[in-house]
Amino acid sequence: MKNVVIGGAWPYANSPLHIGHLVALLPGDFLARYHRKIGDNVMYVSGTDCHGTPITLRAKKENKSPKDISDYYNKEFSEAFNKMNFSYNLYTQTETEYHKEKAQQIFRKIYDNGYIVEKEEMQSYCPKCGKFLADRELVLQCPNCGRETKAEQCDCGYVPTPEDLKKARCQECGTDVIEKENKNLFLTLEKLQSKIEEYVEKNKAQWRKNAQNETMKYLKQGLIDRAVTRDLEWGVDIPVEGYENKKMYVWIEAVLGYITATMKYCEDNNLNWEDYWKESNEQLMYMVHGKDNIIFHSIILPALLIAMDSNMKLPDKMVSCEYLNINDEKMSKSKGNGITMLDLANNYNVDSIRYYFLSNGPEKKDSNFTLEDYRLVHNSDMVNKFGNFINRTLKFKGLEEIKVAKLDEEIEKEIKETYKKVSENIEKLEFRKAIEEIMNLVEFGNKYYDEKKPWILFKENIDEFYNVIYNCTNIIANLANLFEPVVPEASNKLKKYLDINLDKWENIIIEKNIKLSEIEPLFEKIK
RNA sequence: CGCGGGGUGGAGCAGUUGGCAGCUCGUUGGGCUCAUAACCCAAAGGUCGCAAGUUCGAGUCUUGCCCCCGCAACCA
Repeated sequence: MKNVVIGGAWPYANSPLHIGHLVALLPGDFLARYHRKIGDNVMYVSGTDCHGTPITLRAKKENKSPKDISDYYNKEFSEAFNKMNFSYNLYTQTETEYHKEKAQQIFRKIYDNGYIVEKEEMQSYCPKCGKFLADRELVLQCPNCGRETKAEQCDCGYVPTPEDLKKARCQECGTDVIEKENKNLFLTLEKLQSKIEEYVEKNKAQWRKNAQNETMKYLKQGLIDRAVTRDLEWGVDIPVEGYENKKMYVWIEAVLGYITATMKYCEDNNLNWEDYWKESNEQLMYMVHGKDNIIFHSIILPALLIAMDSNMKLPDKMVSCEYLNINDEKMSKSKGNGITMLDLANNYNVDSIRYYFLSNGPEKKDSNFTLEDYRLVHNSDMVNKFGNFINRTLKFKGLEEIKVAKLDEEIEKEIKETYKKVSENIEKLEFRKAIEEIMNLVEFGNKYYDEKKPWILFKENIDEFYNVIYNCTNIIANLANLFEPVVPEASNKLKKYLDINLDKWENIIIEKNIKLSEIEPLFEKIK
């Protein structure tokens, strides 16, 4: 039995959750359910990332408070995750007193340890607004295409240089910015580089390939100290004298959220958070996110944990996914082609959505989503194969009771093999293959059924008929168990129909007769 | 010469250490009638982006080229 931490990336409270978030985060729930089933103590945490520049800018624009905006999205995110059956131990947010206080304590500890230091730098300053500006608060004329552009990257693809930014204007008031000396606190990544390298070398073999590549790229270039304070009014206060009017860089407090959320959950449930976050033997830690989040989990978070100098546990596995396109296009707000998680959950079958994204997720390269593709997978895999195997067994015309008979050795072997193969693939973070193995058992069941021809046995050899139905029912019971991390609602229905427990990762054998009544189809076909 | 990922039958993808090119969907033909016309069997369909090289043998290794897509640190 291990203590397993699963950190789902914290979605940013600036726009609704869409299928890109879903496909990146779903593996976390899959892992959480799997690890609970094999008997581990799971700490699956996440929350809404509430702070940062985009939210303040937006609040100003809409004449609301930043808190109004983050509250709105936090509520929506919670609802979306609930509907998709995410089984977080705790889904919280960064805008809580608890998180802010704990994050400050950790920040202060790192400061006291000498890994957060003060530096002065020239930075863009708006004389009219009287404040320092982040790059995304600047506008300028693109030297490449001549159009007005944001300072981060122009629509033409050009990335403005620091030189270009000297000619920028304040986005808010249009005043030309000036360069002014600014004091900030920096995380000393340069000083931490060798320890981070050591950590990465030790663990990267169990990371997704993209996480390895992305991380090695930064390490090879050499890490650069990163500013961890921002000139903002919205965020977590800096617990250092002289920084009263600055806030914490969001990425710092957001990744610390994994720890603060664990602390909170443990405090409320009489557990000890240190069992999960202090280095000891029987532990495992996953970080689950999209590829744009990689370095924050593979470099920044480990850097903070190392800098705490308190024997902190570092993440073992990086489950970083590639991107999901929609109809062969990149998801983008301007194209308006995004599909939100809530839309999907409200209009389609949540189980088959989960199945679709887990079995077709962009694990190794970008993949494409179309509703038509989803429809085909739903109808073929969930309705025709899985659902139909259940119906043709449990809703056999004239069948009223499943009678305990003898389990074929061949069947038992196939079931046990499936458990083993699924586990092996999950360990390798090959979720698509793991699910394919379960689907193979469904196909095995359908073939067995066809070979045995119970519809003939029903008329000619009733004992053998009951035997075949019993064997098929055992396959179904185990499919319910194997599939629970993927399609929890369908599994729960089967659990009730067959009166079985699904709390262990092992071959379930039906040991008592089952009276059948009111068996409903698990999935409806999508026209 | 910034860094990285990818280009495999109509579609979506697998192909680990080089050894007869696989899977699902779709298509075509057959079987079955328990089941939501679902299920089972069989067949057709690919010069593995292009070109050259290494090798007895290359989807897999090397080189060059052509396309698509990410990243480029203070955007979360």
